[in-house]
Amino acid sequence: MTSVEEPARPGERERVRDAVRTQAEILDVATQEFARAGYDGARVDEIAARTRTTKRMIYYYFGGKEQLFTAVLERAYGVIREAEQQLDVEHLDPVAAIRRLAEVTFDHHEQHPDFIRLVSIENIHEAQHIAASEKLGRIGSPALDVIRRILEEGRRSGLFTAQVDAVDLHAMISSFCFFRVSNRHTFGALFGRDLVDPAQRAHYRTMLGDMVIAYLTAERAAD
Amino acid sequence: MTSVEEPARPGERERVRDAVRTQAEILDVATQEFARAGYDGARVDEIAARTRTTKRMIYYYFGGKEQLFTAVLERAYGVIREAEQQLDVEHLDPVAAIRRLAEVTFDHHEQHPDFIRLVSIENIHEAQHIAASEKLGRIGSPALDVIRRILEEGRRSGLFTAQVDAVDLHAMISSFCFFRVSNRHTFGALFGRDLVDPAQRAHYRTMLGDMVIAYLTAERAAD
DNA sequence: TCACTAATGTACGAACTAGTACGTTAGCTA
DNA sequence: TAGCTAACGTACTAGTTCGTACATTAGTGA
Repeated sequence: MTSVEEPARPGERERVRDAVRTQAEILDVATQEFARAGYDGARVDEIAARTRTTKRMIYYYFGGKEQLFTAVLERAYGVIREAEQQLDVEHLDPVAAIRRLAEVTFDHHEQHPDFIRLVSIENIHEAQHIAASEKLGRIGSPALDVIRRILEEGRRSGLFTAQVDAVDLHAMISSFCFFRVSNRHTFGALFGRDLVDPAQRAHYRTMLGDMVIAYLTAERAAD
Repeated sequence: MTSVEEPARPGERERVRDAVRTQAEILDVATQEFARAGYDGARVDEIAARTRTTKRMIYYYFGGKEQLFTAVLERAYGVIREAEQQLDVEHLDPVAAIRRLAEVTFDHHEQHPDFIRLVSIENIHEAQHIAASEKLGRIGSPALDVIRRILEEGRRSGLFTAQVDAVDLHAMISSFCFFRVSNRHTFGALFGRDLVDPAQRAHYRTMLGDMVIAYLTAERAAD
């Protein structure tokens, strides 16, 4: 997550009052605290205490706990969007492109466990904050357009047999990546296997790619 | 979830004091309340109010909010275990057996959204209640043994090419089933597609089966 | 039927928690 | 440099929430 450390914006000398920096600092700490404890478990006082400013400022800039959480989600999804816009796989052949896309998705989930937790938390609250956000409604995903084009190309060249839709394929890839991180604690406790064990990382990454490619290229019975 | 209605245990006339019934009623309501609001969002007073008994009894029988949540998880996992023990797929050929197992898993997730929510919530708390439970540590899953035997048979008969482990295959199947339910709200809000739309149920159920079978039967490059 | 205890209800308290009223000041601009 | 306002801090409150002290009774076994 983009964090605001001491030398906020180089060139400008550190001012005592800096609206942009204060807001960013609040968002940083709030992201951690909400991800750690959930919406109801998070404490506004605790967020304020871990900031260089006070609780007063949270209400001044964000209005309240609910809106703060919404702002946290907006920024978190913004980071994902940016990463997905860097996606550069369309110079590859369809099979390699999809595998690469799956791997990038896999890596991204692994690198952002806080984001995964925020999304889990938001689902417990039935996405009410996303619904309340102007920025996030039907935001979609840049990755989706990429998938759409690769699927198109793969079907035209006869490599892909499956009649999948881009959104469904995205769901399939995401579900594995997301579950591996989001459910690692219960899964580990019940089955004694750590899905995020670094030693198993390559194994699961390959497994995901194999699964998706096998699905897309399998000869299917007439349906 | 097993709910305790008026004619608790037939044959016995309804007593005013009934320890078994009171505890079961508390667990029923607590399951709903924790699943609805999360651990920190749930209110002990609210649980008590929706019961025929009082808050005093929750502390009398369970000790506290934490232990109540643990008891809720224990019972919820118990229900899953029972269902999995009914699993009867080993008379089928390996391909049909795995597909059937995937379908049963799919159906079970769909039918128990509260359980999915409880598991999501427990993951936010890093499975600390499962860790604290004597009943739940390394409980495993009856389905796992079934998967193990089917995989064995499938490999021996040459139908399955993939070198998967039963636990990993279980993770693969669960991830799709779980994500579809757990993340339906954010996914729906962002992509405008309801993963739990009844009209799409058969579609996703087939998709899961196709995916798993394609993975298990794909001709793999030497690895 | 009597006494004993598991089961239960009432009322309360201490600590917490989101949110705010009120006052102050840094830094920019005219 | 004077004045204005966005940015900020302190101290407080009203309402909530987990947990418990204390009193009571239904049902059971001797």
